Amino acid sequence: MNLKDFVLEGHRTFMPNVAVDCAVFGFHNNELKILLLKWKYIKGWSLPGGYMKHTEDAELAARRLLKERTGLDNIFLQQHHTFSGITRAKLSAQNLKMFDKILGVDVPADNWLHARTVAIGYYALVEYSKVAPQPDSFTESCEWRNIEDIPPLMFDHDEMVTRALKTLRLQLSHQPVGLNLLPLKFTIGELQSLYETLLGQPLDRGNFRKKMLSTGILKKTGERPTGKAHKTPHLYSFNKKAYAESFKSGISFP
Amino acid sequence: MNLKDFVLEGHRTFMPNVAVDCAVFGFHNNELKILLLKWKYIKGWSLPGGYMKHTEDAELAARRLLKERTGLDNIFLQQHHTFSGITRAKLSAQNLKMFDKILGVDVPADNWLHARTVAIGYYALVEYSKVAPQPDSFTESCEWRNIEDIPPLMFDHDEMVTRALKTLRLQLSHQPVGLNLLPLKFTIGELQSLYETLLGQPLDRGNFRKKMLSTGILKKTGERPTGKAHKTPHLYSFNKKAYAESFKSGISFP
DNA sequence: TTCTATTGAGTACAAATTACTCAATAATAC
DNA sequence: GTATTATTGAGTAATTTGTACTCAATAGAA
Repeated sequence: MNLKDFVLEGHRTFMPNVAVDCAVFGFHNNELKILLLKWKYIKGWSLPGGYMKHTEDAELAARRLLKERTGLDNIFLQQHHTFSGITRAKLSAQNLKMFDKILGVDVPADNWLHARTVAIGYYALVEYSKVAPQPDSFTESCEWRNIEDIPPLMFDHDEMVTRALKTLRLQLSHQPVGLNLLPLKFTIGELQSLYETLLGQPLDRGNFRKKMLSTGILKKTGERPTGKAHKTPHLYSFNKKAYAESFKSGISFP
Repeated sequence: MNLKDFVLEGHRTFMPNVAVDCAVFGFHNNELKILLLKWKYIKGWSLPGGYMKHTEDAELAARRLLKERTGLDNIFLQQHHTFSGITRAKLSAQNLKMFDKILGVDVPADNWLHARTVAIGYYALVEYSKVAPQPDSFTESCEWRNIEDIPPLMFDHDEMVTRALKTLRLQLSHQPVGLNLLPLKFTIGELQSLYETLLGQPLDRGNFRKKMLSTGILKKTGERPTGKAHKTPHLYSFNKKAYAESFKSGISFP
């Protein structure tokens, strides 16, 4: 669907008023990353997102959007908050002027994109190395940014990131995290580093190790990474069955 | 606004596609209660809810709706989940037929109420005795029901109740609960009973008492209830400042 | 005045958390 | 080839928290 069709005929495919926005988190080089889009004409940054199709619920829409942006299926997704501030409407109007220029036709005042939009916020956890960031026709780039180094975002997306992180940290305290963010094989040190990054505080090495091993969600692979200096740690993977059980029944951390 | 105006002209005031539904919880006679509406013509039960005005965000809409239904301002409100299942549309269509009959005019196919609706779910905690349940023009009654004795609800409202309770229980594990559900003065036994009801499990009396007093959120009033059999317990109230701090910083329970 | 259900307080034990130590190890430097 | 060194894997003592109780004090009821 090209831009003109989207603006003028999009209401046949998409539901007006309701959009989905995703905070996609990855973990690389011991740093938490987030996937951001840079828009073509207005030059702003935003989270990946879009309208829901008439045939989709919000989660399915999020999965479609994320498949397009990352190439991945079966992403870990969690709804965190729905944003409905009345100022969201004004931002839409601003964008519409832009469409007028680009399309070279007047967009009618009752166009579906003029409507105020409520955004259902999701966060996604993905394995950094498996993502192939793909911009769409509206955006000039789609890239990972360090969570500590995010440019000012459009709309209320700064608040979305804050809330997504807050919900993720809450999840961390009563459910395991890591299966979706780490590669298949990883060291306990890497897992600890992930937890430290998400919590924003250092953790005791010995105690973290003890705690994690006691949950039974880790499985020793027998392998060790090569080429690293000093003693190399064991590589672990998640015991998916035990992980799923812990996820369901809940574990407290710390 | 009467029914005819609402159906035919409501789109001028209300946003289509997006509604707000509230699970209102109260506590009375050591039982958890929920506020339900019984509809006039279709005879079904539902949670109180409604459409957002163009001038409102979701929380403001929820506060307006709850003010109308309970008479209360400044209710404790928490967003828990947004429901966007595609089957929600069909249910709306069903209702529209009903409007045709009642109004005696054909509701046009492009009427705003025909649109599929996404519902933003909130839960509210209120002091049972302060609520004066009020039906509106669509409903024949608005009443408290025991949480263990809920009739089948319309739409996906059963799932809404389940999710609201789940979120409330999660809140209980890391934030204090009670200020919004109990009267100004209460005994530690009543507070324990509230916790037991919400968690669905018995708690040790001595340990609960110790834990609660150690948080510093309780303040002894010096009074005791009269007219009860046997030794009467002390009446406590919440130290609102300490409560607010615990709410913000979080406390783990148990 | 005695009886009894309930409260407020305390205590012994178990479990979890915290703050450490230390030997084993594997790559690096010499 | 051997010594050096940063890091891992494992363990332990001290402390805190949680669990399962007991028991005297109390105030209305018998």
